[in-house]
Amino acid sequence: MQNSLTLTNEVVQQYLQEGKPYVVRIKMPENEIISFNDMIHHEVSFESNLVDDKVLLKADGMPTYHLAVVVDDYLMKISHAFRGEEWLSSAPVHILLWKYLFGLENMPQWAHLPLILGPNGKLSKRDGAKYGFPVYAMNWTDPRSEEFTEGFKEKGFLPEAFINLLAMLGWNGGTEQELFSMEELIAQFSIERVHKSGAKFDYEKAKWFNHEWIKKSTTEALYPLVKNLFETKNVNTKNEDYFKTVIGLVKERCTLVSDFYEQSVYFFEAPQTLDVEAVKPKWNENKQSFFEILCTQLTELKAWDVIEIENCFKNLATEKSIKPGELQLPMRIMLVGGKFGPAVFEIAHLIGKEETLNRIQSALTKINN
RNA sequence: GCCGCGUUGGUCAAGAGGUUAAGACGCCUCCCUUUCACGGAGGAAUCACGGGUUCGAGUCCCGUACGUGGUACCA
Repeated sequence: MQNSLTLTNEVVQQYLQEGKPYVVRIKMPENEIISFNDMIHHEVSFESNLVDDKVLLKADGMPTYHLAVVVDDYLMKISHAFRGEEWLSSAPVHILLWKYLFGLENMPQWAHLPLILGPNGKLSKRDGAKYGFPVYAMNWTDPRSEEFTEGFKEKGFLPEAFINLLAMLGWNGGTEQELFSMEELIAQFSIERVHKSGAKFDYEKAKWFNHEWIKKSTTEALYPLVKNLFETKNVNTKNEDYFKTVIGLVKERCTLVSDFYEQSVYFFEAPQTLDVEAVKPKWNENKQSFFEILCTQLTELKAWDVIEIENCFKNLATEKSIKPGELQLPMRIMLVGGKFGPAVFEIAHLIGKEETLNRIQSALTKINN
């Protein structure tokens, strides 16, 4: 190896004058134990003989990270340095740099945080797309590979949920509480309870956090997000009050913000497709006639409210000797398109008399085809 | 390979020598609901392995295995 340690002083001076490119390294001491106190790992030690003489200044004169952090932290009077555990191995280099340059007494407190792991080991940002879940907070296109990765935000995660799920990966308050707001985290966080080992990321649990936060969120807070979602889908969302009522009605069924679309489009537009297969097998003339009569009776209904609609429906069912339950599913398919959503009569009430009648009639023709 | 760090159900985890080893996610069963979801009740599943120390070990020590990070004139 050729360096100033193996070359004679004369040769070194000569090379310097010739302008030969060179780097500056840190010279590790021999037979020393470099140990320090990490806030998370506590006492950590390394044998100096096994640590490399890292490059501090590159041949082009630029400092490497090792030199840069130490100088930077000193200049910024950093008291606590938090970084990922991947830096633990190079900590002895930084410790020595502090000792040589600015004094150990000025060195910040170290905390090496546990890593977040993917399903098969370390979570690699480069592999973002293949996991089937986001790895970036927001949409990201790699400038080199031009590979696009959808972010948590765009996927439909609430910022509150994202912060919450991240906080619970590597830290635990020691209580049964799992749902924390930023304020609660700030109040309850303690470095002593940060874990030492990395945690595997579980997308199912991440979605659970989001679901919980959607349920916790007020309609008021959800409104701008959902409104934005519907705007991108070009759906006319009618008036604000109506929209908010809908949000309140379906939010407990939404895991991701994007779920609001399919969970509530039918409040604004008639369903494109109907799950007629759910109805056809048990369809008969009696039911056909029930819905035909229902239409005329609903047309004559004085007040269009939930109770009135329900009474009308049930009375006619009794008259026809059909169990109301057997008719509710078809009714739901007609109004919603599928087997989901809030109470049927609530839906009928909200979308209005005219729309309800239209949907029943158009569904009737589809079922008979 | 070498060095560091770590190891409680599938996953996140509580636990700081003596517990029937919390809780959550997911899964399954049931109740509620003649939809889906919410909610409620219950179930299956665990201390990596081997040695010590101790009256007693998930908890302390050693070894092995495994995982993870580092081992770049990247950060």
